[in-house]
Amino acid sequence: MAVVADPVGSGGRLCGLGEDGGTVGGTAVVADLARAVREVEAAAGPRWVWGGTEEVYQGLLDRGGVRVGRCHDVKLVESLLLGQEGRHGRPRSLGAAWARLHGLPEPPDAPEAGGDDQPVLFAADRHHLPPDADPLAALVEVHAAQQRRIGAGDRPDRMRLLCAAESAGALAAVEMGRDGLPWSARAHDELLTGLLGPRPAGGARPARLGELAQRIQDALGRPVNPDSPAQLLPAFARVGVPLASTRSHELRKVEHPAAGLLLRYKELSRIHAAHGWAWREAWVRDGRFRPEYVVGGVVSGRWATRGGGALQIPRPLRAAVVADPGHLLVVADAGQLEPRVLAAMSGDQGLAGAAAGGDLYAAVAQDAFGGDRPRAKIALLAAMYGQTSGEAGQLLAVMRRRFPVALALVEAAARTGEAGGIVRSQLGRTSPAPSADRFVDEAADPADGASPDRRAARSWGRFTRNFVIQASAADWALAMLAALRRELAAIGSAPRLVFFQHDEVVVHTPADLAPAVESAVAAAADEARRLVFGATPVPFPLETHAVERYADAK
DNA sequence: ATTCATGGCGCC
DNA sequence: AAAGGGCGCCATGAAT
Repeated sequence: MAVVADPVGSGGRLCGLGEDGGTVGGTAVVADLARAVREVEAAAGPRWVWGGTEEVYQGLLDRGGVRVGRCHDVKLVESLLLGQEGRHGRPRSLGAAWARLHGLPEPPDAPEAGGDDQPVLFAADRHHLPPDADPLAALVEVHAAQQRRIGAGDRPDRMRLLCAAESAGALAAVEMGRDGLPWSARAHDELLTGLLGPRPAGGARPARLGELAQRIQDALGRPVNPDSPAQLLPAFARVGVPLASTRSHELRKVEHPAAGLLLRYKELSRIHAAHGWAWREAWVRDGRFRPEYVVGGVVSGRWATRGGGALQIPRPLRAAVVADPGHLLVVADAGQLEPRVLAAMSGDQGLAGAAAGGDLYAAVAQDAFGGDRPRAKIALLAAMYGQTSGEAGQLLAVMRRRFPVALALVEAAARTGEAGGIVRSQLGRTSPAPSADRFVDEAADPADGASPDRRAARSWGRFTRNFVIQASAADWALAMLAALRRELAAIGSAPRLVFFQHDEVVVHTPADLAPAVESAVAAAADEARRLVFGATPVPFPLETHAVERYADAK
């Protein structure tokens, strides 16, 4: 069912779509679009086709519309298809897709900065379609073309699944952004006060930070701003501590008393700056933290957020995430997701065997590293990230010997990237092409391993090496989220997804429904494994904890 | 006064 | 010889 909202007012138009994307029946013009969608959703539960979930679904919910089960987000699908076709970076709005179909100039996605407000808003409502185009006709046309393009790819079944999962994610993102993460101002206050001292008036520096700054100055024997690396480096040098940088990793190796104080200062000042009282006033309303999720905000398919640092909430602060009375948070975390993805994708028998038990790192350690789990973890991370420095290089050699098929997968991806090629995730999300200037000199003297060109090529190789893993993990996570969203809706309207962070979800639910939610989580994890990786023997467990505070889940 | 690059650190 | 992937956000300090 294709749907467009009128640019102003509450009306819109709908029309049915057949299997081939052609229209079925006539166009319905309605004055209350939210109501029409509610009725059709209840009667038929169709896949809603629209130009952009962020705009249309948001508007429907604003006007009292129902939550819908499925959609096809033309903008997100366009982005996936542009990648499939090696045309990354082209504008992806409905209007741009329509213009491409007609050989017309493509409107850019981002409106010109500094332009008049009125045309920009109008353009957004119409998804950048020209004034004389019929939005519903354009939508139907672009959707049909997208269906054909999906079918024209190497693995239409997987791309179809990816498009469905991406679109379902967009529904979940809008819903989560509206529901928000339960955030207790009181618990947050207690935490901050315990760490930083009482809240200072007028945004001044908290007492504890002032004290630490003073003690750092005393230890270094001169006035210095602890927030300024440029001042700290010479100050440390003057007391006989030459530092390459003021990073924590560097400071931890240092004996001088100022180093420990500075480490503590950095830790606390970050909490204060990034998630302190000012943050709460900006981002928490009515007991909910409402970040704005950006689906497809990362090329790998991970989400980003706009504002509030939602995906970087420091672990200690998760004690402020408290379920409502009579409710629980079901926290579900996919442990060791990326190495499991590598095992499943590559089909490496040894690694799959290691993944079969509960602790993949421990099993790899048993197989290849004399039971040394930390080294096994470093070795796996090195394989997936391309680290070669330090002991990682030697561990990698062991990995290559013991898990040749898995290593061949990531190393092939790295070689493709170094040569300027593109790689794909399990479901067919495509890595961007390197910028043109990055590979100007392909034939650069290969003997000159340290040339800027070679360095850039190797860096891009690390990116594509990681892309196949990270993006496939995102494939799984998205499929899981889509399945979970559907399972939760079947339980009822009370359990709500309230947080999603790469490989972890949080559901806020009445306490008596927590067991049902945990079952839904397990079912979703297994469905995602089956859909994304088929018959793999590699399990993808989603560990759940039903807790009152997010911090209690670990 | 505002913008931009950099260093740094939080999360995965 | 090679020096770990992806993000968002903050403060600083220089440039505009």
